[in-house]
Amino acid sequence: MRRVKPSPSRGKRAGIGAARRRDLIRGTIASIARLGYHDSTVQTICDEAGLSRGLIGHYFKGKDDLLLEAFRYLVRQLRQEARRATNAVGTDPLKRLLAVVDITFQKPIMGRDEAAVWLAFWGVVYWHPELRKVHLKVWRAYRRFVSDLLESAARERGIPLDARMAGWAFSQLIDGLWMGWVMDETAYTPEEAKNVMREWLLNTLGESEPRQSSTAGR
Amino acid sequence: MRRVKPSPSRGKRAGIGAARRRDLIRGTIASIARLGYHDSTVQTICDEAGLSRGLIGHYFKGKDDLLLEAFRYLVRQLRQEARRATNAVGTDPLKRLLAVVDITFQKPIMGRDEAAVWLAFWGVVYWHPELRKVHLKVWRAYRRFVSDLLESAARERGIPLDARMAGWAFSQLIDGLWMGWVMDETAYTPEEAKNVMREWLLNTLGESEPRQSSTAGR
Amino acid sequence: MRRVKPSPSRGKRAGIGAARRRDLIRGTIASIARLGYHDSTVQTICDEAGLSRGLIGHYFKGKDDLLLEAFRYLVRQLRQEARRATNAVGTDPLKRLLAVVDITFQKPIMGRDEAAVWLAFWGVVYWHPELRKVHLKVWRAYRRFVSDLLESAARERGIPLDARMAGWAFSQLIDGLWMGWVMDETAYTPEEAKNVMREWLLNTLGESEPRQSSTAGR
Amino acid sequence: MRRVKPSPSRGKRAGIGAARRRDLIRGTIASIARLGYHDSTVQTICDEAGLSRGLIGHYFKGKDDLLLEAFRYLVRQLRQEARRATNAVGTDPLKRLLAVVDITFQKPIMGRDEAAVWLAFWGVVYWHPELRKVHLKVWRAYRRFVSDLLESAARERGIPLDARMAGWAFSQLIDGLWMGWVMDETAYTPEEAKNVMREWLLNTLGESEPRQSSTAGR
DNA sequence: GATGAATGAGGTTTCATTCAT
DNA sequence: CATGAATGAAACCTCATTCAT
Repeated sequence: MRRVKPSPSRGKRAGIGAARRRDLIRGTIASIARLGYHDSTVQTICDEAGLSRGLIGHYFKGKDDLLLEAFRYLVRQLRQEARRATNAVGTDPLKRLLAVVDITFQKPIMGRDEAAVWLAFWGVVYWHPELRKVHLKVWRAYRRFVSDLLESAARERGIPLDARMAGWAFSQLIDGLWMGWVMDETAYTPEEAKNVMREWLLNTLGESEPRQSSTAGR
Repeated sequence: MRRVKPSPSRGKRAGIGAARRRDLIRGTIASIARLGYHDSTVQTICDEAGLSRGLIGHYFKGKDDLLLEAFRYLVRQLRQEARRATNAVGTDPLKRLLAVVDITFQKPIMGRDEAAVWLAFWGVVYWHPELRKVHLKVWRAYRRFVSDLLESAARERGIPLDARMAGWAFSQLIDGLWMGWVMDETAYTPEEAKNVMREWLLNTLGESEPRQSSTAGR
Repeated sequence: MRRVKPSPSRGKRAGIGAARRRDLIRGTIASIARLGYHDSTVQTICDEAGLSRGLIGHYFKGKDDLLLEAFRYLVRQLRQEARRATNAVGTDPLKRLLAVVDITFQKPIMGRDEAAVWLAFWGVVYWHPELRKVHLKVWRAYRRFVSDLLESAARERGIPLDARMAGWAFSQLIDGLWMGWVMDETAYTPEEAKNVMREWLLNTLGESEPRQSSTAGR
Repeated sequence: MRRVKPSPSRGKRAGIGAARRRDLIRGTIASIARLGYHDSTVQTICDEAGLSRGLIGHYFKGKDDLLLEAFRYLVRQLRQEARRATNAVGTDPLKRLLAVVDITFQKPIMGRDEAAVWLAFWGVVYWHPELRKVHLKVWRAYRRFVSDLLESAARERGIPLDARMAGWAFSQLIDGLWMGWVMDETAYTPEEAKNVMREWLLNTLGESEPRQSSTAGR
């Protein structure tokens, strides 16, 4: 059955093409999750995707291009997830920050395997200009987003706050907790990591009284 | 001129072995710093070390063994550095924690290149049982060390503190800040990262009044 | 023009694999024939096969596997040749033994080059468990086959014969003559070797009168 | 203590040199016995000899030269052994032939390991001009020696005999039996091999009556 | 004379890519 | 479009040889 969209045949083609591209990208992520960045080959990627080895050349410029696209895919997914979660809780800055915390320590971001894939890419970013560019763009936006929310929340409460500094603390604490858990899942649970973040947030925003763990205030 | 030492030639010989091993290990780190984990080959490593390709087999089981030993070398160096810095400031827990902060954001740990090498290894640890073992051992000891100091500091001040939780926060905040800086040195300076840590420490230990940056308390 | 066969392409494909395996096996034998076991490299083998170096990995586990398969190929070929030749002369034991003699000292078994390849493998068998296993299996069957024929022939003629001992003599005399000729083709001709065998057979089976060479009986 | 021979210092040197050369040659044979021709390296050879790796260059042109000398050593040893054994039994041709049989299937020729070394060399002879030259020289002399004895023995007994043919049969039967035992020591014992040879000799020289096994004559 | 550290050529193998089918 | 056969570059490693000590 033909689609009603313009350029139907091309649309169909593009659709198949997009599907294959997505299969390969997901295969890439699955392969890295299983074997690591270093030991993922075109073969292991195509195996995971259930496709033949030669197909990669039809949809990507080569392996490097595919890896880059896979990273872009992860980034896009993360951003969508974050946007959806923050939008769902309304406009209150604190609630939005807590939503960020929640999705960070929840699947699918916090599926151990997929999380490890992020770490694998981070181990390469420093030397890989294209990956680096993608990473920097997203992470800078992310820190600005967090800073803005923290500033709003502080202003609402009449609390003086160095938003830049607080933004660094929030973003790097959350990244650090996330990374620490990926590298040693026995150190603390995702739930405990969330509590650390909530604690920090409430503490920073002067709502330290109703603490929820034993870390009593003052 | 004869040496007086017993069996000088043997002593010299034995020293050569250790020296070459160290040369190769440093070559490995230099190569990873320059090219990354993925693109470091036996050739690039030996080039950095100024030695010939075949020599690797004399001192290590192979490339994998060399990489593992290089990681062990980094870990050993870090531990020594940390020990020296903390011992230098005496026994006061807070001072020791501040010393940890200081050395973390200072050379040589925070030489951009060497720091990136750490990140490169972390991108592999998840899939590499031997590296993983080394990493886990050190990082668990590190978190325990931090927890103990925080607990002592809190007890001294009569502050109730969940030392486990606070330990996670401290260790992962410092790691997160460190990592964030490696991946984007324009986001904040090492000095600013130090301030974030100091802020967190003073805040957590109830000494928030004499804040040193603009982040005024309450 | 379409083929009528089911899934022609698959049939073709499957055939290609077997053909390339055979090419590589023949290349191996040709390379050993030309350069010896020691100096046959993946390069020389693939050169002989007219294929590129990397192809070996598609069809065999590696060089060792290819060498083993090449030996198996030789063994299989020898057995087929022997079976065909012995079956062609009917069931008379003596005729069958003479047929074995004939094919042993005839092409293709006795092509100087291919024969040398056998010797090359024999120089390795002692230390190579897998080659050894193949060799032992075939040679034990061969000696039993010869013993059985000798026993039958002796029984038909009413001659008492230690078939085991006679089997050893026959098999090792034929092997020894064959090997001696490979190592020095000027010592005697294949035809002369055949005569030695025929002489031994007739002598052993009591038909020494009508001797065909000058080695007169008694 | 100095030797009385002329050129004492040179003699001493030469003596040490000769000893080292012999050590290396024996190490070569031991290494081939243990690992085979293919897997014997300068390292394994010097390990067996209990000497350092670099020493090989002092006494031989290189590894190839050492291998050649090791083969010459084996050949020389075999010849000495054979000469001694045949001379010990006097001048009777049959006795001398029986002596050859005896020493062939006895240590040290028939030590399984040393025997395998012979086979290893034979696996190379075809492609190695220098080894080949040595081999041909010895084996041709050996066949002539056997032929001459067989001819004498036959003449003494008044038996017409094609000595060339008989020589081939004798030499190749003995080689074949010897090789067969090296490659499969379970097929028959050295003693049984000797019996096969004795049987052949007595049979060929018309003294078949007093047969010692069940292989009745005629 | 003896050692073993160092070299670099060359072997096997893996792998991204191309291309005929 | 899809396949996987084929290629050849490049990686790791081994090893014979050289040479300073």
